[in-house]
Amino acid sequence: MDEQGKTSGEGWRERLAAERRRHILEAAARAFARKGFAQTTMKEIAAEAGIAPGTIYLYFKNKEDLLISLPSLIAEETLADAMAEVGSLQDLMSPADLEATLCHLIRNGIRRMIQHIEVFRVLLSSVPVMDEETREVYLRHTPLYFGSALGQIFQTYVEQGVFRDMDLTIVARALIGMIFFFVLVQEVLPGQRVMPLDYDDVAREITRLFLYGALAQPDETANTEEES
Amino acid sequence: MDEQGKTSGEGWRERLAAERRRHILEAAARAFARKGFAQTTMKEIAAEAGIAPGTIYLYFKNKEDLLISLPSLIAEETLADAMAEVGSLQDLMSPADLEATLCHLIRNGIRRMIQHIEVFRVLLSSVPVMDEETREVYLRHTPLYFGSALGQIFQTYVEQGVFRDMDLTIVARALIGMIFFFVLVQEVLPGQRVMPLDYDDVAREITRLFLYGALAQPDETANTEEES
Amino acid sequence: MDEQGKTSGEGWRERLAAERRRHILEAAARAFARKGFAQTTMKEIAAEAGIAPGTIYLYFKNKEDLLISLPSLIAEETLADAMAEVGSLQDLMSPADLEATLCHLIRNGIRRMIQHIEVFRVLLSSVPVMDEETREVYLRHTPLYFGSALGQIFQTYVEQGVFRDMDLTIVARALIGMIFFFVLVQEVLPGQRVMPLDYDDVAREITRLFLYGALAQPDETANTEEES
Amino acid sequence: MDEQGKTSGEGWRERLAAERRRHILEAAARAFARKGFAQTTMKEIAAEAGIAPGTIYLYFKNKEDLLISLPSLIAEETLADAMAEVGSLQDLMSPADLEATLCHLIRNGIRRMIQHIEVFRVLLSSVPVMDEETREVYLRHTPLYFGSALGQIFQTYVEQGVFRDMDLTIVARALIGMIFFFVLVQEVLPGQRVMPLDYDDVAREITRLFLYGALAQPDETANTEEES
DNA sequence: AATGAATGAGGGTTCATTCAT
DNA sequence: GATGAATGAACCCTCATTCAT
Repeated sequence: MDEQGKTSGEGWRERLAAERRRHILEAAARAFARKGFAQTTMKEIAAEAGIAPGTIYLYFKNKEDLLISLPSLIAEETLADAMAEVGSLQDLMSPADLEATLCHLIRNGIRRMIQHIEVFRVLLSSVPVMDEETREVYLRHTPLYFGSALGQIFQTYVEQGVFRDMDLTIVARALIGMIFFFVLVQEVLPGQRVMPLDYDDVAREITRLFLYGALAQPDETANTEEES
Repeated sequence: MDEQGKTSGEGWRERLAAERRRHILEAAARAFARKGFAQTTMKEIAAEAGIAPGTIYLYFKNKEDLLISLPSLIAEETLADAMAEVGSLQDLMSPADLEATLCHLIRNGIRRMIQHIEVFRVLLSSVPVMDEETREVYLRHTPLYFGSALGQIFQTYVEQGVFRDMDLTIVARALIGMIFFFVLVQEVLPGQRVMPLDYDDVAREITRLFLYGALAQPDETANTEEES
Repeated sequence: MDEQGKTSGEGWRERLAAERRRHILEAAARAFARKGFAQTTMKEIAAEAGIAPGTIYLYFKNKEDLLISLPSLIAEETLADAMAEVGSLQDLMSPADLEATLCHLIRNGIRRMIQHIEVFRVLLSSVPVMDEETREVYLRHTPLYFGSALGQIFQTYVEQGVFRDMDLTIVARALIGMIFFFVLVQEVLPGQRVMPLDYDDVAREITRLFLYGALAQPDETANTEEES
Repeated sequence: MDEQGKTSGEGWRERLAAERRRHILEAAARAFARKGFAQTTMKEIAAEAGIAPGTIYLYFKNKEDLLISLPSLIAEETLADAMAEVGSLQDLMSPADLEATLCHLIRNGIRRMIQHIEVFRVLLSSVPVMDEETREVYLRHTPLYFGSALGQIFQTYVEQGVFRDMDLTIVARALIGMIFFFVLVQEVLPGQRVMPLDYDDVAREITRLFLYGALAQPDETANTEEES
């Protein structure tokens, strides 16, 4: 019992420390997102977290460690969810199902990026400057990361004749690029005069563009007009 | 003659100063692209330019002025060329011509971005941190800027029945996003294990994806297979 | 009790900070007095105070803040004392008392200036360069400041017939000028070959020169009034 | 003739150079007076003189040389005139003559100081910071310098019984101090709310204050001698 | 564990001085 | 002689990091 008590006590300790760590990291994410990594001082982060500057160093080695640790804010769970959703594309051979599922996937992807928009922002301005190793860690938490998984699934579509024959590496990355760019323009470059678009519309249009392309199909024209 | 001599002498002075300025700015672009704006010291820029630190201040007010002036490295001419190319899409109603022209446009767009990849990099990591005004200047030198022009041209396509009915703002931006993302992944996040792709392939695939979409068309399947 | 403890603890903190601040300010005064404001580096001040350069900025906004804060080294108390002494001149109608009191006043004035000679030196070399606002603060801690008070007291002397009729603004300032100049010559322009004079002698001679010059002469009163 | 021509040609050269030098020095004096020595840049001085910064170094060794050379702006003639005027006090035994001459002397002294107020200003803020040698040069061009001459003349007055017995070093310096202080307050500490006084009034009052304080009183002579 | 005062290395910037033209 | 672009040493100041409390 004594030992249990200790253990549970220490578990409590650890949990508290983990919470504290996360609390600081979230404060840092907000601060970095606001002014950029280099422009943010440890004092500001401390103030944002409501603690003393020195305390940060009890949980993080140094300022860069905060940056490196940021991706951990995006729970593994989130990444797993996203990957699972990508997996749900498997075995959908009917275009109608495909469109619905893909649209849903894109919508959720956008939602997740916006949910972690602060990390995303910091990522964007920091990644070009990072060393190889850190960058790798960062990119694992990025939509970019899902490219190969998407490509593999599309491969089955091609094999089944649902998709035409094409370079799937390129096509998968193109799809991600579209999604990425919308979030980039609207959420990361804020306050500009670009008219903000509704993400449901965006998801729907991207889905169609990807699936059907832009050209009018002689036999589809009627349908398209009926739909809209 | 005396006056002419004087004038040409002063013109020579001015031209020299402009060259010097450009020389320093290019050095700054390289340095910023390497380590990021905040991480680059004036000393480093001076060394890169082969001059003394103090000399920079004869041509630029301060470090930030270097950043703000970077877009001027991309000559107005370049932007005009790009816009002219976009204009060349006008009145191309045959899908075949459209495909060729669009592919060419995309290839040239990518080439231009890579040509100014250093500015592009700095842009990406600095824009989120910039104040409103500077950001606006920066974005004018960005592919993003061509979105509305593209959209307007696509509008005529829709009206002519070449394109199906769709939200052209979204679609135009999606196209740019695809292009943007490829350059981002391959040129701005350097040294990663993502397999580099040939930009001619990329341009071709993007063009097709955009024009035809991903789904196999019953009547096109044969053609597609013949082509590849 | 807990709260009391806290309060006294914080009071201790504050007192320590105030002491630190004063310590730095005194070091700055010595350094400035030695080499002048512009010629003194923050490093030198830090060395004089026995701290690191950065520490100064915990207590003062910048170098100029040190200069502006210098007058606070002369305690309000000192100024109040001086003013009180000036007040003690009131209601002394007998020339003998007047001489004794004035001499005492002058001696104390000189003593006070010498006591704060470093501030005085910095003042002299910095005031001509200061902006309006700062200069005003500085001059309030200056003998110049007592001119009007002296003038008012002398006014009563004139009214009582102790002093002859004269321009009291001028006369009061003249008295202060004499005192000021002695300190200037001997303490602010140091190391010159001007023979240093004993300040007791100086005070006595100034007192006499002023009094015999200011006192109404029984047989001259009429003439003076006729003249004016 | 050839040699003469050369000589006169060189003399012309020299005179031109001397004029140029004086021109620069006057520009420096204005600039220093405006912002203080340390706050003034060589570029500003050059602009004030209407020449290029490098040109200054053809006439002066460095910035400090400008400061050291400033007193030469006050022509020896001026100093000689002032000294001659002091000499005119000699042998004036009648109080009435004395008053008129002294008042005239004081008025001229004030006028001369104001005439060279820029040098005077620079002097005041620079002298405390100067090295021994330079300071000596500066002080030679200062009212302070006339103290001993005044003292010697007053000595004859005492011997003749015109002045009472007193410490003439102190008294002479006191007189100079009064004059100095008025100019200091009104001309060197500009823009303050001290009411500006008319210098004729000032000269008159100072003269009277000094004379009535210094003159021997028939009935007091004995007492004075007893005291000393 | 938490604090926050102290540190001091390093950055951006200025400006007296030089020297090729 | 005159110029003014170039220099680079030196300054003020910031801020990541430490450590005594």
